[in-house]
Amino acid sequence: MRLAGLGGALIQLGQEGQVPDPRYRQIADELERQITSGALTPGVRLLTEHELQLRYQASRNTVRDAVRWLTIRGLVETRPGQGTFVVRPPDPYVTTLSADLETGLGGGEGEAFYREVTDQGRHAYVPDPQVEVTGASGVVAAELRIPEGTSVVGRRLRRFIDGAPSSLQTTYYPMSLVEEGAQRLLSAETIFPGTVSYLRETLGLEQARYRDRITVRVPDNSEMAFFRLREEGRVSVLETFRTAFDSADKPFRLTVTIFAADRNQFTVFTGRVPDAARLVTPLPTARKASDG
Amino acid sequence: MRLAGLGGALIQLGQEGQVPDPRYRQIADELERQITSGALTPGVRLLTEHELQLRYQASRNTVRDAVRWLTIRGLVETRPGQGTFVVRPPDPYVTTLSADLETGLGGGEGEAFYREVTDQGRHAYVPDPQVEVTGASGVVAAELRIPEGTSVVGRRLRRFIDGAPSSLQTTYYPMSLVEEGAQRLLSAETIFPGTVSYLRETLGLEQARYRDRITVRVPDNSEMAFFRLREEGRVSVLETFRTAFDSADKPFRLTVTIFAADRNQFTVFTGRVPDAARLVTPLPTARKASDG
DNA sequence: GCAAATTTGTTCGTATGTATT
DNA sequence: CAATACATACGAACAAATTTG
Repeated sequence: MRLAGLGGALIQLGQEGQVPDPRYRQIADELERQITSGALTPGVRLLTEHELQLRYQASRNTVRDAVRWLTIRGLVETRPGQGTFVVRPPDPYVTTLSADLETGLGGGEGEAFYREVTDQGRHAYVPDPQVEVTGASGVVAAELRIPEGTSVVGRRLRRFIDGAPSSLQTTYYPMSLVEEGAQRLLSAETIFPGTVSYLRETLGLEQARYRDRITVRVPDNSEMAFFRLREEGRVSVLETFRTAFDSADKPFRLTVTIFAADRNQFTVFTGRVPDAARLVTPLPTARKASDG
Repeated sequence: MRLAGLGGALIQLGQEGQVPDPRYRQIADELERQITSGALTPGVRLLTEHELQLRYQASRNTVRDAVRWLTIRGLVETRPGQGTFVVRPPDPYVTTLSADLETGLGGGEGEAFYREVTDQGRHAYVPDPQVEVTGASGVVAAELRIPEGTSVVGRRLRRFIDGAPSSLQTTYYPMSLVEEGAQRLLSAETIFPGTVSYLRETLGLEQARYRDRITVRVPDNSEMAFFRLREEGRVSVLETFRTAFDSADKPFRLTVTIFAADRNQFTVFTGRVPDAARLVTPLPTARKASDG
């Protein structure tokens, strides 16, 4: 059995041979209580490691283990030279995945993106895309139903909301669309009002339907850098793969969007949805209290 | 630039005042290369901490920091007394969020759930629900548009696929539905073929539309226990809030489903979708190679 | 602008506990 | 029961980032 020392420290008596939680967890739990109870509010600095050491009569490494536990769970973040701070959850932005009634476009598509951001009273910034021609790789080839290595145009967008990096979007089109006349797909400039309209006007290509696939995963290094995520790995990314089909049910584009999971939420409408019901406010980001 | 040193140790020369990566990161990167390159395949055991210590001429703590880095990123997992193993990603199960053509029901709803699981060649197990009557709390009250504290029935399901815990689902109904005649909502047994049909037959309640809201967050303790997640915090949960409305556009239920993000994917269909296009195979779970 | 103080980050060494083989 | 392997905990020293004087 483990006993904490005297002097305001935590004591946990093991009952009946029960193994008590390790010391760093006791400290972490105590700090978590202070955060969830509101005694420590977002943005405030915690005690320094040295102060926590004295407070809990533990070694610095044990205190650091406790802080790491909280960091991984997204409750606090450490800043070298400054201290440890209670995380201030970002204001979530809500993307609608189902189609817009008027345009038939999904949220996140160029035109719809600006309007949806503005409707939520926020500011969108999307620099001109990076355009690249490559050979289709695994998922791209499979979704577009073209042989591996077939040339595709990739248009990559970095999207910011209220100045914060929000999502990364790359759309792949078969090069055949360019050859059939849609040369502007190769231009490294934003296509107004959007590529869907452009393809309809240029090639008569109708977007009859699309299918989204959604996964959640750990960000890679480039994504951690773009989203400015701390290196302790608390935030995941949500990735959507949108394959759009024409009226002949042939896929003509694949849009891959990567969202930082701490600042994005999503909505899907199904069935007869009145217009008035479409504006959605974010869910509260309060931590779950249930912990049994 | 990185140079392999003598005796297999890693050495990194800082160029022009560049700060080299810390030692534990160098070791982690080296191990990650071995994993992503396929030299270490899922399920195999890594060298023990002691062996890594000798291999990289680093202290045990430094080696453990490297392993922790990989653990947080979901590449490896440690098992006390056994060793450190390359993670074997679970076979993802795909849930369709948009409505089923025939039933008008969304994936994850009782009836649709079994069929969708079977269609993917897998086995579903859902024990009888736990039923509870409580006062409506924040989100529940808001979504059902009832005052806080109004009585609601909560029906909680634990769902397993191929024996592995897959998702936790709780559906909240206003008690007024029970008072109007839907007494079986209080029964702690599965309602066949499903509560949506039951409410239609009993009360004439039509599910005209629904709205899903999706967020990603860190699992709480009870979720970590149910999904059997390791305590190092790599896996997030994806949470959906489905509010269903009747033909008068009044919300009559809220279904909250929590999915372990490492074993679940999602699909949304939009537009005129042929039946044949509805069966979706999971996306590959290969790690992203791009790391710039 | 610079030096000192403060705070977190990295690395080492060591000892002991717990889980599994 | 013994051996092996990871988990927890302590102490110490120096490095890097930031703030303060």
